[in-house]
Amino acid sequence: MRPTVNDIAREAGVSLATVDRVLNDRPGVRAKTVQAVQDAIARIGYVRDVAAANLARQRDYRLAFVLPDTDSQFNRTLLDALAEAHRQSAMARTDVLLRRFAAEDPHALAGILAALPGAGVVGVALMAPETPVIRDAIRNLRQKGLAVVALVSDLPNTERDHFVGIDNRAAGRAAAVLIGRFLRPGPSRVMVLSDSMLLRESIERRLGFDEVMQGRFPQIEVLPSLETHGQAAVLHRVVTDCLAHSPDIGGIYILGTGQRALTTTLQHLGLTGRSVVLGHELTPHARAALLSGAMDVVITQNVGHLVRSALRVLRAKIDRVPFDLSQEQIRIEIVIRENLPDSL
Amino acid sequence: MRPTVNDIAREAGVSLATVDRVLNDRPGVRAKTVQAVQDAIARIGYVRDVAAANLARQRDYRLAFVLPDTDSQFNRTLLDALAEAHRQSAMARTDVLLRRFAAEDPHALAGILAALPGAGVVGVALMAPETPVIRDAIRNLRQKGLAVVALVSDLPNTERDHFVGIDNRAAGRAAAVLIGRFLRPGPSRVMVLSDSMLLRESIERRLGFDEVMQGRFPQIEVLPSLETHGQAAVLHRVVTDCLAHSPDIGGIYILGTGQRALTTTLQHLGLTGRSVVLGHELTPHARAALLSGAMDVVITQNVGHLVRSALRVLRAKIDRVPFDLSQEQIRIEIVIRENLPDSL
DNA sequence: AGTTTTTTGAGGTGCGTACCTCAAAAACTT
DNA sequence: AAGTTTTTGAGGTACGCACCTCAAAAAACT
Repeated sequence: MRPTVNDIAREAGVSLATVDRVLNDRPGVRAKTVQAVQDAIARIGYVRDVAAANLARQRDYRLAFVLPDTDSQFNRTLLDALAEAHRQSAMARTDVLLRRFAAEDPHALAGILAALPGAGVVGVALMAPETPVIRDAIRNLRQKGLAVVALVSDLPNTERDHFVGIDNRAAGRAAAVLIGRFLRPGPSRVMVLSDSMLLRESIERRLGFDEVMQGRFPQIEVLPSLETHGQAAVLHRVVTDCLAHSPDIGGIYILGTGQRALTTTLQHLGLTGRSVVLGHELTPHARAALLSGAMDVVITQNVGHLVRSALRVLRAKIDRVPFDLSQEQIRIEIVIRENLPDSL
Repeated sequence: MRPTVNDIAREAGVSLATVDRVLNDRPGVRAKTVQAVQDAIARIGYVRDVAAANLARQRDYRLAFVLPDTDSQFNRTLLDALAEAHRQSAMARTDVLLRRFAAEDPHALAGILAALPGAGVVGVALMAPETPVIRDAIRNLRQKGLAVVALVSDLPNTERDHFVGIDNRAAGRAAAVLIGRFLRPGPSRVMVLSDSMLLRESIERRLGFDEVMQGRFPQIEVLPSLETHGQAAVLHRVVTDCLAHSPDIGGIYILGTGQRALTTTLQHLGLTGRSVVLGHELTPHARAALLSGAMDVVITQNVGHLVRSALRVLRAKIDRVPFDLSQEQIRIEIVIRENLPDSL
């Protein structure tokens, strides 16, 4: 039988009320008594029944996901996963709010964040670039007792509780190894496409990529990143240009969005399947591209895990319960046609 | 506010007792009344609060993991993951029993399974080869109302509720693509090592492997499987032999256990790093081998996910609650040095 | 010593559900 | 219509915990 609060009281020789005061940090207990209760807890191995506690507390975890309003495929799958998690969590007294902000407006974002405590939100998962304004906003949230996790894109210099996402530098290294080994031996060139080299993820992926390419595949020449600014037309132009000047491109590494634009451009040029193509994030289009052979490898993070991990971590932080770090580590998944999962 | 049982009663115009009878499949309710209650439930969108239900039920999910007593690394990490899940689930009123059976004795296994209902077990995760005796044992468990999931190794012709594990044929295909593309172009030969070609997993992996090798890499010759029977000495001998006869082995695919024996054998022969080496299951030794370059790729399933998925599915089956199939799909993970996770 | 302040105890209620009992009502029998 | 069976209702207790009140005890002050 699991020990209960009553067992603590008996073991510590105090009343239930005192145990309750200690357990819930209520004032009016002498330090000595607190210690006695905590000793008793340790002795009998009491673990709070979180389910019962939340039931009694009438607690509905009010959590918020704050995401940019970009209309990328990745964002869409993220929203899908969130909706799914939301449906599932109808059973777990969790209420998930979604807040979207204009991607280029850090002040609007700060406003949204500032409004969360007033809305009764006790935990926030945030996907946003790090700016001074955001740093302050996060500090404020933490001071008001909210749990804050960074999602997908880390906010390392803020007071966020946790980061839910992958090590993008390692992802870039993995990309380099795969392209390097898939290319036939001998000199060749690799094209790198990115939305903008200002984004933290792009920079980190590129760093990891170059690291391995220089160290392990010196015969491969990596061209400077071509920036697409998320626009299909720009991508089409720069890729066409680049291939015109250097037709011997053996590999294409697409750091960010634009997979669809890339594969259609290659198809236009009749070059599908000619180079090793590696991209990030397993979107529906990436799935199709893997199946058709238009792409060779996708490096991805499981969006469902991402969302569920964020939810678990937030709940754990709010309950002040430790969590299993190794379970919350998001894997860098390598996906080829052969290990493509059935869904998502 | 979430609707409760009381809301159902009001909405359906019946008493709480009747609602309770319907919700918990208790007898003594007219079909018409059952329908009225279910309509009310649908109308107000009631979802049972599983936490409160379990609290009231005083239910401790008594689950059993039934595993072979083999002392392989995979088994050991599985046990570790189980222990970890067990510690975590101290909070979730779940009691996990572990039963191990002599790997070669299906009757002992049947005995263990038969004893579970008497021990109050309501759910079983089973990792065992499929035999007629086991099929019967599983049918009996199901008839007694236990939930049964197959773990790692499927039992497709039994009445198990669910299979928690990967598609090994797809894993074999992925192995073939990786070895095929990592090898330099042109003819070469691949050695395949397996414990015994009688195990379902080995057969399926080999099937998938051959499928891709024949179709996509016809210039690569795949040698017949060398059986090691899980013994390091045997492996050492057959590998040494094989390499003596065909020194031009470009790739080695190790279907089952024996990674350590293989890498030490290769080291002995001074051939470390000469061929592309791919194995299954990310054991501590496989980690080390990836880091040192003694192995190139590992195809694995996340053992932590495996265990947690089995637990979630069992709980869902017992609660008669639907579960998110896509969440419970175990991924075929491709691991190279660069995306090696920090832990496990 | 008496007085004030702090600490503790005893007891209660409610969260949403399960499960029980007993009597009343309704639906079938013959 | 009277009896029998089935169905329903009203009410209670319990689960483990949070949170509340009020009085009693203990400790800290004059």
